[in-house]
Amino acid sequence: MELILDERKRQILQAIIDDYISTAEPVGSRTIARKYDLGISPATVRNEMADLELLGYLEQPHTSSGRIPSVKGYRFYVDCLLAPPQISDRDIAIIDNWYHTKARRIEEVFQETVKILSRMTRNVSMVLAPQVSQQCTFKYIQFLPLDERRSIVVIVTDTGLIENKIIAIPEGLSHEDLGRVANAINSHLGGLAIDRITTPVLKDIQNDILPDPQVYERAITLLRQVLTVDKNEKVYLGGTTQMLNQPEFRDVDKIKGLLTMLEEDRLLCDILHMSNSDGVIVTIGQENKYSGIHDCSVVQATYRIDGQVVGTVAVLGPTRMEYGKTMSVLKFMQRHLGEILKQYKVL
Amino acid sequence: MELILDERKRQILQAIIDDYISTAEPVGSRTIARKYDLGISPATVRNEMADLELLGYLEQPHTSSGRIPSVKGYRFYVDCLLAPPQISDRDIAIIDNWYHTKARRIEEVFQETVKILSRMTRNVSMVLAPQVSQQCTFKYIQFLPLDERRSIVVIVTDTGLIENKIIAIPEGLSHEDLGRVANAINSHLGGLAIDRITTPVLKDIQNDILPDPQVYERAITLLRQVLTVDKNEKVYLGGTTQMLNQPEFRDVDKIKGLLTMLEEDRLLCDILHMSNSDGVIVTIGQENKYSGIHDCSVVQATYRIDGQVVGTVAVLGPTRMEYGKTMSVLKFMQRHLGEILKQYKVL
DNA sequence: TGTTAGCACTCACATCAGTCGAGTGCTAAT
DNA sequence: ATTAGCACTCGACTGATGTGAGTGCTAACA
Repeated sequence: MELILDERKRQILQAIIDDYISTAEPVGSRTIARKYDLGISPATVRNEMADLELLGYLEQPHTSSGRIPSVKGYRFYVDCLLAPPQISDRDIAIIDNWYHTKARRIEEVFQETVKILSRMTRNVSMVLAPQVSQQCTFKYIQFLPLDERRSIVVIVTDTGLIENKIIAIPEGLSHEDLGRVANAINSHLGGLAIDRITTPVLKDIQNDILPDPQVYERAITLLRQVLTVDKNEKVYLGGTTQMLNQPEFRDVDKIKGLLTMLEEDRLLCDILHMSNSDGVIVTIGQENKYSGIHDCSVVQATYRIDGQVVGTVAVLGPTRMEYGKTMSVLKFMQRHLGEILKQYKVL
Repeated sequence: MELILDERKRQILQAIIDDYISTAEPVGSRTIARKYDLGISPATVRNEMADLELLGYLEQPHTSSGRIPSVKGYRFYVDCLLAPPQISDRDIAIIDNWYHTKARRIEEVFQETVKILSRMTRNVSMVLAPQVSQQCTFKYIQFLPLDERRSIVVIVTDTGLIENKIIAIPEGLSHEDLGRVANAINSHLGGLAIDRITTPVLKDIQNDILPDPQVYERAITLLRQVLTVDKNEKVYLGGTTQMLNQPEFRDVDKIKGLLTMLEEDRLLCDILHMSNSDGVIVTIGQENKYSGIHDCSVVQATYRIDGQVVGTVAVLGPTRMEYGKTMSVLKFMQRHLGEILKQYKVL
């Protein structure tokens, strides 16, 4: 890769991409020479453009049309031309202001976050929420009586993320039995990281505490059921209507394809793979794994609670997106969300 | 209103609407005479059509184009021409099959329901879930300790619908204090219908049980906060992508308008007003309160738990929708959902 | 008197040629 | 090395034309 484009080529490339991002129209040499005063004539720009196209940074939709950036062009733009993402104080103020709607429940925080992200970036946004099975620790399990035959299992972790589920009480167990089971489990598992609760550990409890195998067996099945059910990742999605404003989605079939895709949580989770890096990751156009978003880019960043990566915030938009703005917002959000969530964790 | 259309006019009107519903194209006299063998010639049909248009049942997009039903036409179709909605055994089997994914948690039931509704009707569907404040009765409140400064309030009702919320423990209250508050509240409110928990009742507790006004004041604030916060109705929405398949939504701006509207929960709640009737209510085109859905129809039915209306199931689609099918599915669902939810209520 | 065949008429829609203009590549002059 | 000039390309727009589905009306018919 000849990343050593001379200064003028860089300037022209940047100007072209900037212009294309804001207008969504192929950019001509005249526009560049006029709008961005680089002190050169359209003809010169044309020559440079021809070079840039030859090098693969630009494309021409049809002969005698302006140029648009190629994936390689965007890549170079994002990696080399863009100033390091820096969010403005004004944006921070806006975000803070939006967050000020009361968000006591943890899901509300995520819901609010996707809303803010899409409003700021005018694109679709996603947040992968921390899974229970992540780093948080088990605090206790409790059975709340509901009636003779049913009970509510509540699992409380140190992040305050509680999971509850109505269960039918197995034949032959009383509420008191459940209480004893809970005690046994709690004394053994209290303070343990959720993902350490494995079959051998559970076996331990069986041997130690509860001699009655029948009661135990059933209780553990319940616990496991609750834990495994809650393992599926939760993705929050927002701002899908934003995308209808983008000229690249004037086509109903395109919209349909994308919306249908976004309905599949499994796919979204897969897109939002958590890297361990702290940076903002940009995946442009065909770099994406799924062909459904080959004309989209994904900008994502992981966020941490107490140094541990627990989830991802991301924005999805057309390849022609405001990378600078998006990256800066996400960079801010990764820190901000982590801080907010920390309040939900034990201090 | 001259509802006394003669038999042939009825047949023709029905044929036209049926045809328009399935093709989305203005219907011509030739089509009617050919496809639906009423034993009359196109010319006769034309005469009848002219009459029907004069009476307001049909419209003509432009001279020399086929006819399309007017709102009045649809109204007559729904009220007088349609056979009473009857779901087929095959559809019941399909629905049953779809429901068989495990749905232990109550929200999953609703989520599943909107999915099924939109798949069956190929339209957007909505379910207004029972509010806590509906007819169900308060069972108990409980404070689960989270850490020194925070606690989880859990409110359990007889429908098993529990609400939980993390709260900061007010300065000066211990977990034991909270426990006592809970006991006091429970002994007073246990078994009471949620909507009977009013300010005077809460005052009662204050006077009777808790002489310490400071502790009480704070605790009640919490309770009220939880109760009022949970008062906002919960609407489940599904199948928005379905609408992209409808030819009337080939236009991106229309889609945008509708999708934006559907994002507003408040509006949806308002659309799904709960009548007390047991029937299926159809609101056609401009009969709708909101101009955003003036070219849509809403078909809705309330569902009951133990005889009490608790929520609404609804389908939203273009005025040109399969009313018969939609109504039959909803009619089935109103009963079915009630039954499913009954399992979540005390027996 | 109700029904129907025939016919002129309407109008959306598709097609096609012509024009326009933004933009290019190339060449020659600076 | 840069730029002015020029011929060329090609998408987008415009207006004319043809087509066909459909109508309304009138006159003939059972």
